[in-house]
Order: sequence, then structure tokens, then C-alpha cells
Amino acid sequence: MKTKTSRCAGLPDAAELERLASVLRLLAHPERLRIVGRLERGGAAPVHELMGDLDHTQGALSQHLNHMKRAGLLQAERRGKEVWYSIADRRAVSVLHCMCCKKENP
Amino acid sequence: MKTKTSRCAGLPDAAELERLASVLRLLAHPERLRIVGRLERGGAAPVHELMGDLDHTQGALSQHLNHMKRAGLLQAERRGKEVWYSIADRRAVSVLHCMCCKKENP
DNA sequence: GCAACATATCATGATATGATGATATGTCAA
DNA sequence: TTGACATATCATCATATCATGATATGTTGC
Repeated sequence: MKTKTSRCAGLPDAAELERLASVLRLLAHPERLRIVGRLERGGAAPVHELMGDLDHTQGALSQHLNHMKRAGLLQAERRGKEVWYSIADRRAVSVLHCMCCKKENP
Repeated sequence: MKTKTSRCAGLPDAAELERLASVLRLLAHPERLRIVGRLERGGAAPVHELMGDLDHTQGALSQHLNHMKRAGLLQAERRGKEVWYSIADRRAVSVLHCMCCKKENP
């Protein structure tokens, strides 16, 4: 027996692959990778602090944060005037770490 | 002391982040994720076999393969009329596995 | 209410990426 | 050398993404 998926058994289906790809698209951006790294190392932070650490304009940073939040990668919590962001999906950190490994096969 | 990068120490520099992001951009596509999964599970294969397994048109598949090859994610070897592709950068597989994990934090 | 601050959203033009169909190149066998 | 097969590349159009600057919303303290 040889179906179209015989060598792809166990792979996510089309809809799930589309979801995985859409999350990866968000991570596939240098500034957003920096945001993930910053939040991993420095912990949760309000936007203006991230602005200082990462050297973004306010509008651009806010859009990056909101995209990642809507995708579930980050979570946000308002504390008074500030909104504190932190990592909500550990796959963001995992992917960053994966990418920083050596690429060679063992 | 509090520099702009004090909470980002150890993160890759801007050029390296751009390189990581460009590799992730390639993986951030459902069809290319399927190609990685197929090559991981079924091993190296010529293009026409991938075409059958993955249900792509020839031109589209060839372009995906070549993009990933140029980025070093895949490698290609000609055997007679055929060109056999296989995975060259294990990060491709790692990222796919990362993405298939549960997203919840422990 | 108003001022000051923190964050979010919008509008726009520039650039990148993707799908498709056509065409070109390379390899082998007869 | 010709034909058949395998793969690569090209041209084009449609769509998505990005950066930027302007503007809007929400929060607090006075």
C-alpha cells in the first residue's frame, strides 16, 4: 500500500500546518526574536521598558507585541498605566533556542 | 549600570538575528514544513517522489527545494536523471518538533 | 474636567513573498 | 542526434508584510 501520505504519516494535517506556519512567520523577524529573547532573560516588562532595551519606536513595538499577543505567543496584563508583557507560549523560546544551536548533523 | 542591552545579554547580534530570521522565514510555510517532515520521516528522495508524496506542482516544489537548499537547510545530490534531496541543517527538524510540542508553560 | 503619560491603532507607500504557467536545461538511452 | 524524462528557472500578477508618522484610546492624579 502506498498512499500519498505513506511517507508523511504522523505529520500535522493541512490546517494544523497552516497554524504552525503562521506562528513561525511571527518568529521569523529579527526584532520579534529580540523581543522573545528579552522577555525570556529579563522577564515580564511594560512597553516603555522594552522600548528602552530594544530601541524601537513606540508604534512599531506596540504592533509587534500585539501581533504576538493575538497569536498567543505573548500575554499582556495591565497594571495601572502600564501594560506588562510576558511569554505565553513556550514554543517561542524553544524555537529561538533551536535556531541558536549548531546546524550540523551529528 | 544599565545599558540598552543589559537585559538582552547573550542574545545574538543584529546580523545574526537577521540570519536566524531568514531561515525561520523559510520554515514558516506549510508546504515547506511538510517537505521537512517528509524528508525526516521518509529519508532522502528525488523530486518526482516528493511530488507524489506531497502533491505539489513540479515548478512550485522545485522552487521550495531550491530556496531551502540555498539557505543550507537541504542538500541535493544528482544521481543520473534524478536529484535527491535530504536535510542538511538539523535545525529544520528541531524547529518542526518544537512547534509540534504543547504550547503551555510547565 | 484636564494634563501628562502609556499604549494602541490607523493610513500609506515600499518591499517581499507566493502561485502559476511557460520555457529552459540537463541526462540518458536508443 | 533525437526523444523522453527529470529538474530548474523565468515572467507575471496577486497578496502579504513592513516601516513610518499621525492619531486615538485608556489611566492616573490634580
